[in-house]
Amino acid sequence: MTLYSIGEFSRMSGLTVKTLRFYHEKQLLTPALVEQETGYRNYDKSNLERAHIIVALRELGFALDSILEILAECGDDADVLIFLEERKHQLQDEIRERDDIVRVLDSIIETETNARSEMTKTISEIEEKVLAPILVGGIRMTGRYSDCGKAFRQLGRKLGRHMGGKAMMLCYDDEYREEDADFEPCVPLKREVQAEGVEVRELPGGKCISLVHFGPYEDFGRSYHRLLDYAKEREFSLVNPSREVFIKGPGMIFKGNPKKYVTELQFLIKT
Amino acid sequence: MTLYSIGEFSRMSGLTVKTLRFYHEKQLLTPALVEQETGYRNYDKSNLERAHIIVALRELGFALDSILEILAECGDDADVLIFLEERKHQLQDEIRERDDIVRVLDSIIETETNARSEMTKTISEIEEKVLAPILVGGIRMTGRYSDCGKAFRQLGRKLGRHMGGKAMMLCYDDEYREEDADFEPCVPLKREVQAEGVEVRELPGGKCISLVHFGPYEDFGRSYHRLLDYAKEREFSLVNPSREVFIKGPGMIFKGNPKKYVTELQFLIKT
DNA sequence: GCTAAGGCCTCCAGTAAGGGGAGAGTCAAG
DNA sequence: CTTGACTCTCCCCTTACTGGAGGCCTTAGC
Repeated sequence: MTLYSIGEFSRMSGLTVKTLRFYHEKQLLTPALVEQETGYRNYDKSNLERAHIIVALRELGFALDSILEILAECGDDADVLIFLEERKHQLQDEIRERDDIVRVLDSIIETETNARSEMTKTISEIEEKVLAPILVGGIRMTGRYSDCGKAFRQLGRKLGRHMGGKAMMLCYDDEYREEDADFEPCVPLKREVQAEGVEVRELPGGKCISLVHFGPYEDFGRSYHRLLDYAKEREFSLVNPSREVFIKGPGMIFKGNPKKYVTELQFLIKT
Repeated sequence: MTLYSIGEFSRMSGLTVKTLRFYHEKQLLTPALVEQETGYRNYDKSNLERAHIIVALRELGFALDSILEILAECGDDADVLIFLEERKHQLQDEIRERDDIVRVLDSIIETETNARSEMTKTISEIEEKVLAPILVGGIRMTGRYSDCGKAFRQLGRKLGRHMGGKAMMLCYDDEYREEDADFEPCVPLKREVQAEGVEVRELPGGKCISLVHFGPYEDFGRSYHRLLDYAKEREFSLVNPSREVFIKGPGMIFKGNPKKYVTELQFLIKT
């Protein structure tokens, strides 16, 4: 039987010399002959066959340990079936994981891209427009506005992949309240879902007045004032709750700079 | 400003103590205060904020190096956009890779599962049946039958994901030839594809006689003999080339045991 | 006979993101 | 003063190798 030096065998098998030495150490591929004196490794045809199997399994992404196990237990593709099924499930899990991340990335990217285009309108004018009805899931609560973070996180966890669109807050108070405000963080949904502790329903559409507010939430007062004045002038009767749509707020990752926040304030008009 | 011990901060941030120490070393998250004497780490609110960002980025699968870079360059989700896009492409590549492997796994699994059910029929009887036309890609060659391996590997590389069904060989010789046999390894295709060096065409369907052969290829002689006798008895006129469908041959991974090979020999009948 | 070039060997260090544990110092309560 | 909880540093382990240093052996060229 012809023998090949490690260099020759490397070229034949497509494995590097380093890798071959490593596989020898791991008992994954033991050379047919190791010269006593020099320690030189010599490989033969059967080594090559085994090397091909190893390469094939490696390309399927098996760990070396698994390959070792497979080589020990299997002599035929049929015997590998169980391992293949297992590996397939592993891969499908990995794909699912990555798919989920991509979805999250997409939603962040979309939000930021929208916000960017919104930012170009620097002057904020009051607009009259018509809102479409919208399906949302919300958590109504009493307390400080700044406590809404928890609610949004909870919405994120419970509704996850069903969310679609910008988060918003419904404000039920007629006057400004610091400590015991009555409000409802909510997110638009792509489809009807049930989730514990979350009220899912359709918000009515209709004619509304809207104002885009640039800057921190503490400054909402002035923008609300402008909206109310505008409504009074035209004798519009406004419908509770008002809506605050977070075009750009604290990001999913960074808190960002409140001066750069963009929020659209909306009031439906009673007709 | 309140300070927290590493244990408290660990509970607050959801990062293990080990991880916090590691991030300190990597300068990813430097405690607000390190006591000179004891070396105790003390964290503050701003550390917590940074920790939240790190966790968020880590959940998106960013490497710590990238996180470090992002933290250095970005102060806002908008700044991260480029990184997010990049990460998304990475993920999509990873998904594609895994999808490809899953497809390969599926084809191996399918082949072996089919072979297994075929194996249960132990007696091989000559059958008359009707073949549907089938789209194939093939590489016609002259030489030894045993040289077909290269051709199949080439078909695998060039047609990859378009293949669907069991590989087969078309034999154009009227008599047995050792050295200069004329044959064509080919694979069924799901759709019309073009590939250099590969002839893609539809094999005609029609009535045929078929015999399932169990065992090594060297024993084909007897099975062919049985088919030819059967045809002569019934005065069937057979059409060249004959087809050898590899129900179970050398696996994609293991060469397997030739005694377990299963091949279906088919001859179309001239009508 | 000497040197240079390959080819081969072993051993060590490093990768990413920490986990596990040893041995020693620190802190607060009983 | 002791005990138990907490913290520190340092080292080794993981995967599947890669890179490099230093050394042995053979052959070709001068």
